[in-house]
Amino acid sequence: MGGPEVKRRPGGRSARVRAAVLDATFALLRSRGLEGLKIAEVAERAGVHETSIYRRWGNRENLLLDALLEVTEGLRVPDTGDLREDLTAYARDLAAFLATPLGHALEHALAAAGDDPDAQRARDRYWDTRSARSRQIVTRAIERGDLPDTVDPRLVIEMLVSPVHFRVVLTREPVDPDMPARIVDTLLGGIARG
Amino acid sequence: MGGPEVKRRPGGRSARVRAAVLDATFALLRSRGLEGLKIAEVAERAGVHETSIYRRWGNRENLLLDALLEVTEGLRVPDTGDLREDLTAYARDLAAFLATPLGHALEHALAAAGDDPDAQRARDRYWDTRSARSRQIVTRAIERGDLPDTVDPRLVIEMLVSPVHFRVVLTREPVDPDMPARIVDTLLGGIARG
DNA sequence: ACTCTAACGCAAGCGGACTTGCTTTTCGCG
DNA sequence: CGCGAAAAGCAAGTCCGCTTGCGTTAGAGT
Repeated sequence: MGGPEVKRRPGGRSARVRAAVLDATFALLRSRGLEGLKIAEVAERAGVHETSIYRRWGNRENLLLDALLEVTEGLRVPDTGDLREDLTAYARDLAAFLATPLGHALEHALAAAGDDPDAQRARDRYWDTRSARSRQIVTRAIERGDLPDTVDPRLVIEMLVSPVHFRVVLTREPVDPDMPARIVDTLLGGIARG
Repeated sequence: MGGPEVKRRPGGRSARVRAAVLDATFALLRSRGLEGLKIAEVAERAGVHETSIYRRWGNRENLLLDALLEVTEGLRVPDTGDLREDLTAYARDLAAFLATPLGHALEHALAAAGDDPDAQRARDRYWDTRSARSRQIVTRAIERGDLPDTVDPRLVIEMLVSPVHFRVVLTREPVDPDMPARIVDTLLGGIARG
């Protein structure tokens, strides 16, 4: 994303521009909010021409996505050795982030993004760097023998994480603080018995 | 939504206009797709002035939402008396609908919609008419004694439904045909034991 | 049948996302 | 060092969502 893979070919003030634009995007995202952010302002604040932004990112959505995803990169995955604890912590962190204005913005941008290659790349990046690593929580539990190896790590994580996303993007209710724990319990114990 | 509650006050070609616009929106949604749909075209095809649309629906998103939600209204909730069967059928139907262009459009519009009263109303309508009824599947199971009354119907339904939405709006992968059944099994049996 | 007003028709225009054609700058590489 | 190409600067313009300030019309209530 963000233009052709940090092309270091001829003419390379690329990096400088990219950083400046992304910084400006963040700053304006904070002050103006998602809807109030105009790429003309971003360009001015970044000391860059509007056209440069469009040529690199293609459209507003992709820029937003690129900027927002940068936040996600540094997410740490809990690893205490206890499945319930790890899952709960992870879901709680996610819920907390999504409750943030930036979190809302990310969800919004992600859902609104189109189907062009750049957007798809952004989605993959999001999923890969955030949720795929979270899958390790389940994988490790299986390796420890805490979980039967018949469970599908991906399905488990999706069932854990998606209800939180669901409330944020769909019903748009505040996420109940103990929701993560309840989801984990339901997931672990099942509902068929007591 | 869709203007002030079907106001039947003085001057009431309201209904006619509303129907015409919604019809036109559908038609163009099918031919042009979500992105290609321009409200100017809708107005022309509906034999209505653009301003009329904006005054009634406020913006493009709300119109889309209103039109799309109409499709959802007629959803039937399975009631065979068997929980697993009902849940699976429901999830399968949902997945099938979301795989549709119209389904994609709905998700898109729903996620992209703002926070104004109209949009919130649309979200509520969506959730109320579609998912709240689906909660009855769980409620009935509890009443039959098939499920302990300690389970939270809403949470169960969300855990069932949201992974499907999740893939559609977030990772945007095709939904595996047997995914619903696997979700239901996981939900019923839990993952902690075999 | 008359009135009164919300809803529609219409023209004009604004803002901001995106495009295009062209020039100028930067910097990797020979 | 200097050449060649990708990237940035710049100007002008298009398109479409959305707004505004009117005048016009339909139809519910009396």
